[in-house]
Amino acid sequence: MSWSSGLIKEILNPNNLIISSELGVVIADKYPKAQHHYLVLPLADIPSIFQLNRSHLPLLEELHLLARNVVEVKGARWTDFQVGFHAEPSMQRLHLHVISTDFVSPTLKTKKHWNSFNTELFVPYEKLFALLEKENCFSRLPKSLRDELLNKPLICNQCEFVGKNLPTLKEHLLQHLQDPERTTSDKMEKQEVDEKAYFRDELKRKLKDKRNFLIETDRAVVIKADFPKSQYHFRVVAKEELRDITQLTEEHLPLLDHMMELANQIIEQQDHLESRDFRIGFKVHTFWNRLNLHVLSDDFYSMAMKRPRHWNSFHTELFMPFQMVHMLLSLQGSIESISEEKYNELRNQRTLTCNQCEFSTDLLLDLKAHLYQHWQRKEGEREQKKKMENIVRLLDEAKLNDDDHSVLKLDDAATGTAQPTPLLKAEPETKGTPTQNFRVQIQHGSGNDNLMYGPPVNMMNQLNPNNPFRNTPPLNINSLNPAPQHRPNYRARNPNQHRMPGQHGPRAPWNGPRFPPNPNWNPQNFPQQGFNMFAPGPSINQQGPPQYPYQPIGAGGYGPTGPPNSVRPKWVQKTQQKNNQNPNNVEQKPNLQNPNQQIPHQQKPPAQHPTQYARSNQQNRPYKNPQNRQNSNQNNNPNPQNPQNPNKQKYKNKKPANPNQGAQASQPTNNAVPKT
DNA sequence: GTTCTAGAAC
DNA sequence: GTTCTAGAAC
Repeated sequence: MSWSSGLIKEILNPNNLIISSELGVVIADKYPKAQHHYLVLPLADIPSIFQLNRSHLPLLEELHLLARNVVEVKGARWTDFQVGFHAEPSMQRLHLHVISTDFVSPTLKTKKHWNSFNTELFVPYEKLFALLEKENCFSRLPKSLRDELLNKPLICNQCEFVGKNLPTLKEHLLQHLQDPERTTSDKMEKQEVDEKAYFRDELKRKLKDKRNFLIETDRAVVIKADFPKSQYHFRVVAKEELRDITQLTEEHLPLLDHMMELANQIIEQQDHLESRDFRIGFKVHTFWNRLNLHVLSDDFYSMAMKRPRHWNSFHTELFMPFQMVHMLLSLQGSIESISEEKYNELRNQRTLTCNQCEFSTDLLLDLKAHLYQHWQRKEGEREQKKKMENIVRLLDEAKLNDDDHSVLKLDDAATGTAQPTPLLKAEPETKGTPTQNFRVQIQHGSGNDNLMYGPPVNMMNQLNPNNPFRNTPPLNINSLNPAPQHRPNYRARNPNQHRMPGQHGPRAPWNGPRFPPNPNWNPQNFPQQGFNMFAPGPSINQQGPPQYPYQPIGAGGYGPTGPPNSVRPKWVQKTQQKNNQNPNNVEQKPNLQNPNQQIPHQQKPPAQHPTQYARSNQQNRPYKNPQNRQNSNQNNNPNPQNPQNPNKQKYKNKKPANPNQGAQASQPTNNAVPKT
């Protein structure tokens, strides 16, 4: 039967190999049954699954590693794949299927195709591994069972749906692929709800840790917003058990007054912006289970502004200014909640209008670039103003004290080297505070200096997670900066890593293998080194898409120098800063308080060519001993000895020109395998 | 493994 | 009439 040796012919052609190692190769399935479908084959001549025994376990690990690598090379998510063998293979040469679970493909044509992947006719890798370990062989299924499995109804692999025939099932599978959110299984939805419920109480938890407090009184505290939507973004959080403004009554008016007082306090504690530059108000429909008053600067220039709904939550009726809340409570004694329908309409509103001019757009990224220009202009104006004030002050001093030194100081003022004003002024005691327990936490030398001199919310530091543009390099902005298809810094996501529901895309582990560069990748698609995000962009009213600000990482390490003489928050890096402020710590473990934060990539030399993957070196071989393998099965981490380094690979420098040589290289393993 | 096609199912 | 499946041929 010549057709059944088709795979052996396939792997003899080096052009067919996606990746290879000394022991195995990966090719694409010629008739893929899903969007991704690859076959991992040993170079050793093992006809099928029925010839395997315990001695093959290391080989199987190698094949599994290749499976992981090919998923990574293809830029897909490991969790979207099923990996295993057919219990009833029809092609010669053992082959491990690596197939994405969408099963959307024109070459999926028969019931047999479906059931051979979605019944016990499919033997997952782990199952076979355990079986071989226990029984030292894998036996052919009885014909009756085989026929029964082949004739099973067409049950969807993602929900309860049963197709009346294959075309019906295929149509259904396509819907899953096109609209994964709508068809998310109940289980996933439930999980998501549960996780949200936990985060809803985050503000309550914050109230238990005084280190979070910028200001504390007996009735409320001021904290920084975890996901600041502006350069400065604080929350005044009530200590009382109140969920939101709909629970307020007239009796709470004194509390509101008090919260407003704290809002003013925190605004006064910075002298970068005027108090008129701040917005103070409540979210009408808030996520958090605790009444909190937003105090935020009106630039809305922030990395955390990631979704249109973030914008809309501050720029529609969903945001109620403090005065309005106060007035409604005074007049009618309560505030009605907003209907779910209205809430969804407002939060998903697509037209985003700038809060500072007439500009409007459907695209949040355009708005962000636009806001950046407002911010840049205002920063310039503030700087000019400060400089002028400085000059006037020095002139006054010069009049009083007519000596040469004053002239020198004048020069300093003009070049911006004069002493910077501390950002947050210490206010040891606030005059006339109504509440007895009121105290201001931020004091010189109180151990909170990092809060005082550190920028309150955002800083223009590429390494800082709060930098508005730090994790929005132009990779996703096709219209402005076409991205290379394969991102050279990409690393496969560790399936065990914590991931928020609904968060898309892979989250790379720190030092796993990267996939090698795409030969078609053109480095010119990336912004040039030295691109200055502070260079003056086109004017706001100018036609055409705005230039997206971008600062390459590594140029100077601490971000842009800013417009000449700008007075923006200077960040004094402290070793004791919290994780979400310390770039050296964030990469060690995911920051649960800020799960969306991205972590800077570390550069590592990539492999040279997709086909040049090699098996991992012995030190880092997964499942090196049975104990490790057992642990690893529990947490699905192939390298339990080194959890930071789950998939470390040694890339081969050159691959055999002829795969047969590779087969010979693997001879020892081959010899170790008694053929049956 | 796929392709082809007769005949069942609709 | 068309669509779909299952078995034979490769």
